[in-house]
Amino acid sequence: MDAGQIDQVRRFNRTVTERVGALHDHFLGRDRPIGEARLLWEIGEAGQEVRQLRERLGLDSGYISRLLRSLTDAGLVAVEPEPGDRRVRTVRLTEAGRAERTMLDDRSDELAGSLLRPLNAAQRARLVDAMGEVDRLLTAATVTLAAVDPDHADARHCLRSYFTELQERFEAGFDPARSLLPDAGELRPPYGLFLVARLHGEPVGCAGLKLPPGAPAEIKRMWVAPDARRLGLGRRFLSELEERAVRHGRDVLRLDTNKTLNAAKGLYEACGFREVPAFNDEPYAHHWFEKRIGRPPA
Amino acid sequence: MDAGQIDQVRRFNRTVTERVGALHDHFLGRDRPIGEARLLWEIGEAGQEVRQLRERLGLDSGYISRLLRSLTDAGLVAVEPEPGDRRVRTVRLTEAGRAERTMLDDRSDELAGSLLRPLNAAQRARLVDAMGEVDRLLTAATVTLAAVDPDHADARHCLRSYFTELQERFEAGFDPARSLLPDAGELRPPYGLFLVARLHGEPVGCAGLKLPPGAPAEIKRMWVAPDARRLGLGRRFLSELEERAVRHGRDVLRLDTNKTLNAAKGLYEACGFREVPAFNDEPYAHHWFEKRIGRPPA
DNA sequence: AGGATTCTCTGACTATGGTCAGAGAATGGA
DNA sequence: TCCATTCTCTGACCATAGTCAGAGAATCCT
Repeated sequence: MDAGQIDQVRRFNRTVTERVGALHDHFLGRDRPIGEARLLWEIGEAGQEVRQLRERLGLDSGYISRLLRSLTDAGLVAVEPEPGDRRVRTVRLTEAGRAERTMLDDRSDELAGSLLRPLNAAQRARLVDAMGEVDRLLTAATVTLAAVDPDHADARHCLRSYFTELQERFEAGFDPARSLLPDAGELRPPYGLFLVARLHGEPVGCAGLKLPPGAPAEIKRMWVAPDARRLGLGRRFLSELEERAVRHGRDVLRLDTNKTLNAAKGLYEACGFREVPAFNDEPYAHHWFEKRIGRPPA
Repeated sequence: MDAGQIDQVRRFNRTVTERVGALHDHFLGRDRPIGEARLLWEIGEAGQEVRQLRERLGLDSGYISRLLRSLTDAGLVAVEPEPGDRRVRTVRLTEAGRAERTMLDDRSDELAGSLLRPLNAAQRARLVDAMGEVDRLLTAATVTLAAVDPDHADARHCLRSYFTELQERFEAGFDPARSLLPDAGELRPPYGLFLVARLHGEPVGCAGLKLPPGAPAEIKRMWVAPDARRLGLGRRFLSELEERAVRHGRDVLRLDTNKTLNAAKGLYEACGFREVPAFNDEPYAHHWFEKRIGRPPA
């Protein structure tokens, strides 16, 4: 890694922990310990199970119990046993808690404003752009890819979202029954595999790879959650799948796509795929792509 | 302020405090309380007076005293009375302290590396660029301008640096005696004023304004420290001085500049100055500029 | 039914970060 | 010379954040 880059990152870290980090705690914890403030924030409008909170914030169960007690005593939250499983307890914000949370929200706005205020309009615009870029790339760096069974809860979640989205975007809607859908067996070893991308533990994308014996590998059901777009995740899926296809001895990688997914088309081309005649009769496909893989192009 | 901007800043704050802030403390304070680590870091190679440290870190004198004691006991620093004023004490790193600080330095590199590592080369380059931009603009937002007497220590520091730099950059060197230098009286009320820019309390730039009775206002001795360039500070000086000249009833603002300072020339033009014939016979000037101020151009 | 497991809570404890009110030494100013 | 000021240190506090080892209740599994 380039020393100049490291240096720039270090300067960034320093500036940002001084200007943002310090202020952040200061604003957030103005009249309440910041542990409590963070917890209050994390509970959210909808309420949460205690164990989820513990997981998410990475806190000791004794500690969180005490924090909740203190918030309960202050009348900000109510803790009740979950009807289904009475060992589990759920936390909800009370009216007062909601008000308090709104105040935290306002403070967060205030902090953001205080960073922008000293700048002129042009500088503000540039700062906000650059922050967006940093935000996106740091987030991109925390996304993990993992191979899972297509029946895994996270996989199913992604597939459901994928189908819903196709339905909305295709002019004539999308009926899974009419499409050449691989059944789950085709996307699990040894006939294929299925990748899920996760961000902070939540599934945010998927991609399947068919590895039919003695035939080209084929990418199916690649999807990225709207929130996780612009993170280079599509590109990452493609290169990960390509690598795995090579590892399984394939030298051609194929995929088909619908014309309404034009961003995808650009991606495939940028990643070295070229358009080829239809190699299947998927009714929903308008474009077919292929890439020779496994050794540098001659 | 634009709500979309506020939102982006908030997302940035969140991502960055999670990814950078948390890791930062984790890396820094691995085997030493982070208060001590920060102090050790801030002492620096050269040593510091205790009161400076207190000022800089904003800590209670009792607290810092205890921290220093603990570092002394660990053999990392030595505290001695300042020979000149034996109430003041200075801290230096011992050999072991220097080693410890080097380790902190390495960790900081490690942290920076851990942010870049998951990204590909193109993403890294973009992240580093964006971080540079954020860093610059956040820093720019913390610079303050203040009017001071030209004899103030900070003002003199800036002027010394300014002259040194001219000497280096002008082809034929720079001899203050030959130049049409305003004497200090011309840059203090009521005949003028002198601004100093400060970053974290350190002077990083200056600019003088002559306000000769019944004549156009004139900018003199504008300088920005090399470390503080690219922060839009020149532009800020110009608009601050313009505003003050208007407040003093002037409707024309003038300045002269040397041809080797070409960045400056571009700045003046971008700020609405236009080149005019020489209005003085400053031997070191090659270009003269003027701007009508105080009301929108007709 | 009964033991293992899961989930939360309690009590006891620790370290860190920090504040506050002087005390004591050195210095500066009248 | 003496009083006020500056600077550091000490002792006595305090709150927050967190850990650890059970205990008790509910549930799951066989």
